Amino acid sequence: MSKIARLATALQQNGYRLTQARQAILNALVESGGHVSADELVELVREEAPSTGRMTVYRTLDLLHELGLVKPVYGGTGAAHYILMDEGHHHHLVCSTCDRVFEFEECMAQELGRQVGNRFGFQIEGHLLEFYGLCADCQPET
Amino acid sequence: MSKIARLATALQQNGYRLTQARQAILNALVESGGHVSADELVELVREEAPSTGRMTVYRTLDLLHELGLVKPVYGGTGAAHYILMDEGHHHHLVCSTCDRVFEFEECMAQELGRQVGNRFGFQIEGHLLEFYGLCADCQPET
DNA sequence: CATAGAATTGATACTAAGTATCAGTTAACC
DNA sequence: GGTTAACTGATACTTAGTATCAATTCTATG
Repeated sequence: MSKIARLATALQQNGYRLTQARQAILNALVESGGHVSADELVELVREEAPSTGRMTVYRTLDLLHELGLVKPVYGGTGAAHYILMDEGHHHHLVCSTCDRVFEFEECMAQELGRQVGNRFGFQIEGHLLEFYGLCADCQPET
Repeated sequence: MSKIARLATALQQNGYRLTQARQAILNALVESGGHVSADELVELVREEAPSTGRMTVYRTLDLLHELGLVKPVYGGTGAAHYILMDEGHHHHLVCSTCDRVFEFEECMAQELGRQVGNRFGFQIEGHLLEFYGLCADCQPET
């Protein structure tokens, strides 16, 4: 099942309609790779469905956030960026200098999540792990 | 050395002055526990130093962010919240329903950081690990 | 101690991200 | 096809964050 389909069914299974506007938003979101601000996403969506309103995009992102499928992260550059959490977790390397974001897959947080979850009586659904530092291009010459 | 002192010396060692305004901001930030929005922090600072301007607080937070001592996180509730990263890392449990934030200390991300850092040629300075889910109070009754 | 120079401050004004509202539209169910 | 409830998008608005600049404070130096 594609990412788009997974998001779509998640919406429907939670009692939300899969309208054309929402379909277009999901497409644009997944195509973009999932590192866009809300207003950037509006532009992308309008390439496919020009009449789409700004509010609809904001509302859909809210919906996806409520369902834990998307997560807004604030990079310090004005608008929040939304990242896809369709697998429940996400991992970043963020360069403090140039603000570029690299993704990686490995993760050993599941086990820690279980432990900490138990201690706090917390039912864990997903996580975000971000490392900050200097990317290869931004390190001082040696 | 206290948290406040550590932040203060970090500023000075990077060539910034430790002015009264900045001192008051550091105090308020640490006292607050480090989970405040910029404008909330302005209010707190003004209890101690009433003439402090909004811009000064924003600028100081920017400075601390540049030095990697503070990190803005976007919770979806309007303003970014600034968290203290004075140890280089920070760990949260965030409830998706009531938005409360719990902290914990354990962390096994250092080792993973080393591995991933090597692979990307990335020089890692700190990290943030956030788990999302339902806190004890917000789980459906069993 | 006086002064020059640079960093810092805060008032004001501004831009842009995000929210509220509401009449009109669309989808689902019969 | 018709009814109802969910959804949409235009508009107006609030609030977070930024830019600017004259006034102030700090530091260093003679």
